[in-house]
Amino acid sequence: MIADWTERFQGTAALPRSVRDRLLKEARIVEMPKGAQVFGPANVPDSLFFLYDGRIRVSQSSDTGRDIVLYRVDAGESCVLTTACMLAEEAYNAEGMAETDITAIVLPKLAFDRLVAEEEEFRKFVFAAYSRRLIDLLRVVDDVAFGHMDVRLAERLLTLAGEYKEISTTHQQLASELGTAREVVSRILQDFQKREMIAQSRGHILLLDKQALRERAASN
Amino acid sequence: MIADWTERFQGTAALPRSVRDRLLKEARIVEMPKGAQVFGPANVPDSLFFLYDGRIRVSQSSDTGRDIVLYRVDAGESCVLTTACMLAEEAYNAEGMAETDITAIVLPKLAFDRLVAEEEEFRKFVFAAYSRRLIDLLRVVDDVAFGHMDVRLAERLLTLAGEYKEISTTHQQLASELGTAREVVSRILQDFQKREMIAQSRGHILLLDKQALRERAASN
DNA sequence: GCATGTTAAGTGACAATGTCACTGAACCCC
DNA sequence: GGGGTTCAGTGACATTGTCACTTAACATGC
Repeated sequence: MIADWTERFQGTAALPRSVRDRLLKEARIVEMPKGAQVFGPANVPDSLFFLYDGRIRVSQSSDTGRDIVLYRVDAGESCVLTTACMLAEEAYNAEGMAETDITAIVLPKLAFDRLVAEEEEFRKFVFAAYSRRLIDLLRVVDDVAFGHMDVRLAERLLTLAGEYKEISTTHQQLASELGTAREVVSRILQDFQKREMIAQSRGHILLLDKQALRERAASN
Repeated sequence: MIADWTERFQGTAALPRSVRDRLLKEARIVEMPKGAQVFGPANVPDSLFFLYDGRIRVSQSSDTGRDIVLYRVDAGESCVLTTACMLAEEAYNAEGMAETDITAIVLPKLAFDRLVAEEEEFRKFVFAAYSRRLIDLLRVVDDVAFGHMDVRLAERLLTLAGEYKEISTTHQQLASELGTAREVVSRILQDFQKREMIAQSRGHILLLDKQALRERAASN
C-alpha cells in the first residue's frame, strides 16, 4: 500500500500539507499488470496520469504494422500525452503500454484544473512535463529523419542494457523500438556480431564491447 | 496599428474586459520582416509568443545540412515550442522562421503565469496549444518513419498550393520541407511530370491534375 | 547584344534501407 | 521424439540517400 504518494512527485511534494491531503482524497490509485494498455486510440482517459511506480512505453503504430517507440514514462513522471489526446479531435495512433507492473495515480480533470490554477509549483511541474515530451519528440524526429540505423541501433542497445551486459529481446522488438523492419535489425546485428561488438542467441543479445558500441552510437 | 489584439485570440477574446485591458498594457507588440528568425538555438525567448498576423515556419536542422518542417504557426495561434525551449536544458535545433512579415504579441513570463493561474479560458487555450503541437509532431513522426516519399510530396504540393494551381519553390526547398535530399525530390517530380500530374519550370511547379495528386497523397 | 557567374535542375553510380517470399533453427509442449 | 510455433537468416529487388558531376536558366555588367 502507498502511504503518501504526493511525496513522490516533484510537482506535489512541494505543495502545502492541506493541499496534499485534499489530493490524497480526490485521486484514485490504479494498478495495472505488465503488458496492459494504459491508453490508446480506443481508450482515451479523461484524467491526468501520474506514474507512481513502473515504466510505460509510449509508441506509435503505422497501418502497415510497423511500430516506433516515442518515449518512456518513468516513475515520478506524468503522462501528458493522454491530456493532449483528450483535446485532439483528430485520429492519432499512439498508445501507452505498461512495460512493467505499474502503479499510477489518476487525478480527475476537475481536480487537475483547480490545482493548476491554485498552485504555482504544480503548474511548473505540468508545463515541464509537456516541454519534456515535446523535446523527446523533437529528438525522435531528428533520429528518424536524419539518423543512420546502425547508429540508432547501437544507441538503443546501450540504453536498453543500462548497466548490464545482456538484453533479452527479439530482433522484431528492436525493430519496433526504432520504427524499422526486422530484417534491417538482423542485418545490422550480424554486422555487429562479425565485428565482435555483440554475441547473439535466440532472444538474447550480449554486449561484448560497449566501448565500440558507444563509438558507433556517437558516429555519423 | 493594432486596436485591440485580445479580440484576435480564442484564449483572450473570452476574458473579462478588465483582464484584457491589463494585458494590453503588459504585452509588447513586435514586428518582424519576412525571413527573420523568430527563435532558434542561439535565440531562446523567455516569453509567450502570440502570432497576430503572418505565418511562422518551425523546422529542424540536422548537422548534415538537411532540414525538415515540423509545423507552421498561423495568425491567431501561439507558439509554445518557445516556452518548451526555455525549460529544456538539452541542446535542440528547432528554429522558427517568419515566412511572411509578421506581427506578434509578446507576453512576459510573469504575466503569462498569472494569466494561467487566474483565467480558466486562457488555461484551456494554452493547453490546447501544447496539445496541438504534440499532435502535429506525432504526425511528423508517423510520416517520416512510415510514409512514402512520393505520397508525402504529393500531399505537400497540394497543401502549399492551397486553392491555387502554381507553387513558386525550388526542389531544394521542397526537400527541406520533407527532410529529404533534393535529388529525391527531383526524381519524384520527374515521375509526376511524366504522368502529366504537374508541369515544371525553374522555380515553379504547376499542378495540372490535382485529383491525381490527391489520389497519390491518399495512397499507400 | 554577349560573356560570365550563380543558382536550379538533371544524371549515373553506388550505398543504405525497406519489402517480400522463403528457408532453417531453436524452443515448446505433449 | 514428433509436430507446431516463434525467431532468425537469406537473396532478390524497390525505394531512398549520397556523391560527384553536367547541363540549363537566370542575373549582371560590359
